[in-house]
Amino acid sequence: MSANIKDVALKAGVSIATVSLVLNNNTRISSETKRKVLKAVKELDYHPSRSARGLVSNITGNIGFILTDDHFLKTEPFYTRIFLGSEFAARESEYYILLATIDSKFKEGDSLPRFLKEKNVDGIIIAGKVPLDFIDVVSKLEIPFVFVDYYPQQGDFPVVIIDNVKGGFTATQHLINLRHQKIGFIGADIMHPSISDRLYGYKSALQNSNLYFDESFIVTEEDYPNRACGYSAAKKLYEKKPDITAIFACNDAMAIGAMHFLKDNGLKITGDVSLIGFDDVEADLMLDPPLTTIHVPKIELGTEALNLLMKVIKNNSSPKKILVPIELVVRESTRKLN
Amino acid sequence: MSANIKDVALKAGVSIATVSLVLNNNTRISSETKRKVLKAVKELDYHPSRSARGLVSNITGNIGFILTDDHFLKTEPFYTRIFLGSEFAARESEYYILLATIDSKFKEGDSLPRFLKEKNVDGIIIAGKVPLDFIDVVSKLEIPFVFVDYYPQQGDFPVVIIDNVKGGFTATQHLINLRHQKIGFIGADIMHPSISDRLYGYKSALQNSNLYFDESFIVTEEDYPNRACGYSAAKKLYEKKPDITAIFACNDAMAIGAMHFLKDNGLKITGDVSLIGFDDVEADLMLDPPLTTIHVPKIELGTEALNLLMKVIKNNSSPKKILVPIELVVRESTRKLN
DNA sequence: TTCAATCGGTTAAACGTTTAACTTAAAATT
DNA sequence: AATTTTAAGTTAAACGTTTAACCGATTGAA
Repeated sequence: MSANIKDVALKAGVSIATVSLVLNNNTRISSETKRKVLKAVKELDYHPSRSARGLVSNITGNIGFILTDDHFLKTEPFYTRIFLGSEFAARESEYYILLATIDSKFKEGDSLPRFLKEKNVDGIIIAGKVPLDFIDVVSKLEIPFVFVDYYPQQGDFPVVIIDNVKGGFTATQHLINLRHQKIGFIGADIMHPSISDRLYGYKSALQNSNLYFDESFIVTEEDYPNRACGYSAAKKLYEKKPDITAIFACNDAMAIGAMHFLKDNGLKITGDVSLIGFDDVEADLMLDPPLTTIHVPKIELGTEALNLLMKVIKNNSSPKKILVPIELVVRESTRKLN
Repeated sequence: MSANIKDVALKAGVSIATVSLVLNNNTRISSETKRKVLKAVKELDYHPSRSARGLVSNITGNIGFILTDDHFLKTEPFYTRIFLGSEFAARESEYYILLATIDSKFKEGDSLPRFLKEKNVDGIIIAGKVPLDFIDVVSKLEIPFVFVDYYPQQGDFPVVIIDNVKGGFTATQHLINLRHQKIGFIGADIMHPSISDRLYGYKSALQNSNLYFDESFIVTEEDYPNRACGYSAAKKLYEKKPDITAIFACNDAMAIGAMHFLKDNGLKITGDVSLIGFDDVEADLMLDPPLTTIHVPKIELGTEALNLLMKVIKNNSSPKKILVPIELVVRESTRKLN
């Protein structure tokens, strides 16, 4: 068996209480004893037993990371990257991360991940849009939670998110700066706050530059904003507005779909049309031409979410909104209109 | 606070030992008492404390699920599905799953996931190819582990895998059945056992049908078998063998890349060439035409891996190889040669 | 009829921590 | 010099289980 607190105490010549206090950064201990204890800890490669610690302190040391299965299975690894950010941050912290998915059509009464049933997490990260029913269930659990990359309209929760309005504005402004005037927007699942915010940013930018605009510049599909959706939306957009010179897709997946449509129909990027996406997924670089987009720092969203959750757990901090900055990434799919 | 074993014992009118024995399916208990206890458990929504249980029994109740970061971030959700299978199976079991990634260039001495450093898992699932250095490190930990969708050549380990040779054979045989004779193979990372097995199956099928064949029908790229790789491999293949009538891609990602190459060069599927992939990823259905492929039951791989691991943990079972059956899925990218 | 075996359960120790309450010595205050 | 305060550490109880050892009652064998 591996060393326990007794072994450390013996080796350092102190009581087990002292070892515990040192490890919990109690100020009552002199720096000399601290040094001795830490030395013994290192030499014995001692790690406190989570079970013992949890038993007495009622801390599980676990963090739940929850998202819907279809978000998890998305083709463009977006939420997986956010998870990675959290997981990486957790390596530095006291916590383990338990990843679980829920049904994207979760209803009250549906089976929950085990660690929720048993209340075996100290906090929860909810990534991406989840059914309101699920939020209701989680709220009743009395376990602290934070949202990342999504939060529900009603209610006031701690959340880590990007400024989607600003992103939409920036993307559109980029096209305007390139002298484009007829700029189409393709989106989907318009009830999703991120997407409606991006659309709002798009409209604001146009308005801000006094550009003519009407609803026929906008195509929004019903379902999930994926490649297939981008293809069909681009198609519809061209049927309505064949004279557009630029397209802003609400995310890169749709932009990729749109790109396929354009290729299939002999439309050249950037000869005939400029295209900008949103997210900055890996695939963008492989495209021909590489996609101009708004960079979303996914890893950072994950680490920030974990850090915020830690604060919520520790200080019982009040609802707080953390905005992670985004950035325009100019590649080759947008060009100045001549 | 939630109920503990004392509350249950009180309610059922027995000792806490009895409650514990019932919950651990000890045979010493009469069915009548068992019933009483179970009733009390249900009424109080009692869940044993993992900490307390772990403290006395030295069982953590955690399973580690480990894969390289680039496998986790793959565009086609393959390993995420395997994870999902394991996660779902774990809901029925006693265990929590801790997902962690390691660097795809992991070297001895690199930072390990926390739960490994602290030996806080009862078993490990290793998904996909991982560096040998990592396997060495894990072996020294004396924690049971199983491989899924990969295992190293040397050594004898418990593993859940598909029959890649058979898959390669089946795919090729399908093309042969459609009267194709000049069948190209595109692959990558040929050191990967799955891929070399598929190639072996391809060769066997050709040989089995006495078809003429030489190495120039085969193109293998150095790096990871992704879309970009499929594009370039298809290109090279056509430069060497412009008269092929069918292509077997070692996985769907490469098949998709190849499809793009074919489209870009005015080659029609299935008019000019038939194409078959391997894996059966979601994207296949969106393609034009939908891709014929070998279906790999990813969820099942995950559940089987978890189940096997449980057996290894419990019975200390000997190394065992579980073969999960694959299946040919005929869609529209392959057609009889006329 | 007596003794051993079996059945169905209980008692109590142990697991490895945390932390409130306590102790002792030294320093500061009166 | 006597008293109080502070600093630095120790003692011991508590957390909620599991499980070996134990116990009494019933059954079976001799």
